[in-house]
Amino acid sequence: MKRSSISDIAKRLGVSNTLVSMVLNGKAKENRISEETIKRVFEVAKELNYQPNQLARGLRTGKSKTIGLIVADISNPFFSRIGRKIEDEASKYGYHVIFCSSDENTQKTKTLINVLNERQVDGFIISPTAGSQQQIKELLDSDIPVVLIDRYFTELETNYIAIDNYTSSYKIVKSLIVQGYKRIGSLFFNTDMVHMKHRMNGYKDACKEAGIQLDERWIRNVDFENLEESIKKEMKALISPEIDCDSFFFPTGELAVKSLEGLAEDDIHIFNHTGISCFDDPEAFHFSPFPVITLTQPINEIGNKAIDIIMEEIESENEVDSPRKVILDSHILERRYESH
Amino acid sequence: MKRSSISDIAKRLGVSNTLVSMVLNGKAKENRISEETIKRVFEVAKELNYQPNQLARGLRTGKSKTIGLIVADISNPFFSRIGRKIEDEASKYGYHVIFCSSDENTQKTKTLINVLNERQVDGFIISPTAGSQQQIKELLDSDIPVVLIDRYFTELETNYIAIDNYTSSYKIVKSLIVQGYKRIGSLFFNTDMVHMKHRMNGYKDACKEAGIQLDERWIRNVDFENLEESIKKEMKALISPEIDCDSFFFPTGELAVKSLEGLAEDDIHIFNHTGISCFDDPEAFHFSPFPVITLTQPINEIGNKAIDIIMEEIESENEVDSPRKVILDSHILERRYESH
DNA sequence: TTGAAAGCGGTACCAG
DNA sequence: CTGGTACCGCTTTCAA
Repeated sequence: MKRSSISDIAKRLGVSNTLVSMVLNGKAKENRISEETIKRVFEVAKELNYQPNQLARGLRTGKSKTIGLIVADISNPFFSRIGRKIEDEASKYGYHVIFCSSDENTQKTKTLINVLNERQVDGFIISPTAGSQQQIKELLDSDIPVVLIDRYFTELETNYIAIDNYTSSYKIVKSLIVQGYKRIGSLFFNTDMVHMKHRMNGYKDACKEAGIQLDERWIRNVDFENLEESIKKEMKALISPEIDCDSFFFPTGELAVKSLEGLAEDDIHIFNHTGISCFDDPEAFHFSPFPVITLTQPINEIGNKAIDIIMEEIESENEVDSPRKVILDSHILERRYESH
Repeated sequence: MKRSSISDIAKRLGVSNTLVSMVLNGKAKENRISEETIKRVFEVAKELNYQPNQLARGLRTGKSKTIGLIVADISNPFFSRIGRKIEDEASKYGYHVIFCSSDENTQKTKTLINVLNERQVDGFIISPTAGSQQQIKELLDSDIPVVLIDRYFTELETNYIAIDNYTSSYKIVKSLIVQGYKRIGSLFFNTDMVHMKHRMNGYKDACKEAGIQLDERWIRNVDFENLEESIKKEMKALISPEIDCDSFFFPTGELAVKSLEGLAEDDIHIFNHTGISCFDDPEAFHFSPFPVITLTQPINEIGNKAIDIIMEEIESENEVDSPRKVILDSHILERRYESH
C-alpha cells in the first residue's frame, strides 16, 4: 500500500489541498467549512490510510516536533531512567526524542549537537561534558531552547536541573562518619565539571568538620578512557596496607559498582564491616550483603521539569526571560539485604 | 546567528544552488566543477556556518536517515544496553535512532508504529508485544525494513534476532536441579508471546526429564498492569507452607529483581540456601549474598546484527530475499558474592 | 563547467 | 465556504 498525501485526498474529492489540510488540522470550524465536506475528507483520509508526512510539515512550519537528548551514556541506568521519563512527558506534547550518548567526550558532544541541529530539533536536553561550554553557548546564542540536566556551567546563564551536589555529598559522608568510619577513600572522575568538584568538596568538608585529618592519598582520580583499569589500580591503592581505608565514598553509582566489581574480578571481596557509600542508588546494591549508603535522586522530577521548561520555551514565541535554575532534593538511603 | 541555506551560499558566490549542492555532497568531481569554485563553496559554507537541513533533504530524497526503535521499556537495562549498541552502530551509517517504549501495550505499539511512520523512519527495530502482529504485518506489506529483536511471531516471515529461549531456559533450570533443588517455583508474564512460552517449556521439560513431578501450583502468572502487586501476591503463594518452593526460576531479570524486592519490602528475606535463577544477568545480583544462576545474553551482538540487517535492507534497492532469522548463543553464569 | 526548473508534502496567506 | 499560489530547503533531471 503506497503512502497517500494530502493531494491524493484532494484529487479524489475534487477539492483543494488547502481545504484538506485545514480539515485535517482541525481548522475546519474557524474557516467555516461545511459539515458535509469535513465528513468526506475524513472518510477519504481513512480510506486512503493517510498519514501526514512530518518531514514536510516540519520543513514548512520550522518545527520538527523532536527534541534531542544528549547524555553520557544511555545504557547507564541513571540516564536511561531519566530518558524514559523524558520520552513519556515529551509524547504528551506530541514530541519525540532522539537519544545520543556522548561518552563524556567533548568532540563527540560537538558532533552530536551539530547533527541534532541539522535534524532541526526544537530543543536540547543535555547532560554536558567538560569542555563543551563553547558549544552550549553557541546553542544559546542561536536561540534554540536548551536545558542542562545533572550538571551545568557556572559561567553560563542557562536553564538547568540538578541536585545540590555539595550538600548531598556532605550528607553521605557524614552518614559514613556517624557509623564510625574514619579513613574514607574516594574515587573521582578526572573532569572539570562543577558537579564533580562540588561532590568532592562536600566529601572533604564532611571529613574536616568531623575532625578527620584528610589524607591526600585517600582521594584518587580515574579517567574516562580505560575506566575499568584505572579504577582497579586506584582501588588497590586505597585498600593497600599503607593507605588502609576502612570505607569508601563514590561520587557516582557507576564508579561504586565498577570499583567493587573490579576488585571482585581479582578475587578481592569487600568485608562486611567496610563502609560503602555513593551517589545514585544502583540496583547492584539492592541485595548487597554489606551495608551501603546510597543517594536516591529524583529521576522523575528531573525528566518532568526538563520537559516543562523546554516546552515552555519552545511554545513561547518571545525571547526567554531569565533562565530557570532548578535544584532538587535528594535522599539518603541505607541499604543492606539481610539474608539468613 | 541565523541558519543559512544552500541558496545563501549560492547567492553570495553568484552561482546556482545546484552547483553548491553538488559540491557539498561530494559530487563535484563527477560533474567536473572547477577546483577554484569548489574551494570557494567550501569557504563560504564554513563562513556562513552552513548546516544542511535534514528535513528538507529527507523530504526530497525520501530517506530520513532515522530508524525507529520500539522496546518494552527503555529504562529496562536489557533494552537500554541494546539501545546503546544500536545507537553506536547506526551512527556509523549516519543514522540516528528514535527510542520508544511500548510498555508491552498493544495499543501503544500501534500508535508508536504510526507516529514513527509519519516521521518517515527508514526502518524499524522492534521488540514486539503480544497482539501486535497485525501491525507488524502491515509494516512488512508496506515494504519498510523491519527487524524484530528478543521476540518474534512464528506465523510471520520476518527478520528477527533472538536467543534459543527453550534451550536457555532448560539449561538454567537444569543447573538448579543439579544443585539439588526439587521444588522450583516460577513466575511468567501473562502473554501469548512465544518467547515466554518457550521459556516456560524449557522449564517444564527440565523438571520432567529430571524426574521432578511438576506441581501446577509452582507456575504462576503475573500481569503487566499492577506488576508489583501481582508479583508480591504470587511470590507469597510460592513461599507459603502449602507450596513451599525451595527455589525459583524467573524468565526475565526484571521479574527476578522485582520479586525479591517485593518480598523484601514486606520484610521477607531470602534464605541463603534458596535457589534463584533467571534470564538476563541483572546488576542487582552482582553482589548477591545468595547464589543466583543467571543467563547472559549477547547484547552487543543483538544490536550489531539488528543494524547490519536493517542497513542491508535500507540500502538495497531491490526486494528483500528471504528474511534473516538469527539465533544467538547465551551463557549460564553462577553468581555469588562472598563477603567476609 | 554550470544553471533553470520541477517537485518532495505540507502550510500560510490572500482572494473570492 | 473554498481555492490559488508561493514557499520551506534540498536534490534531480535536463539543457546549455
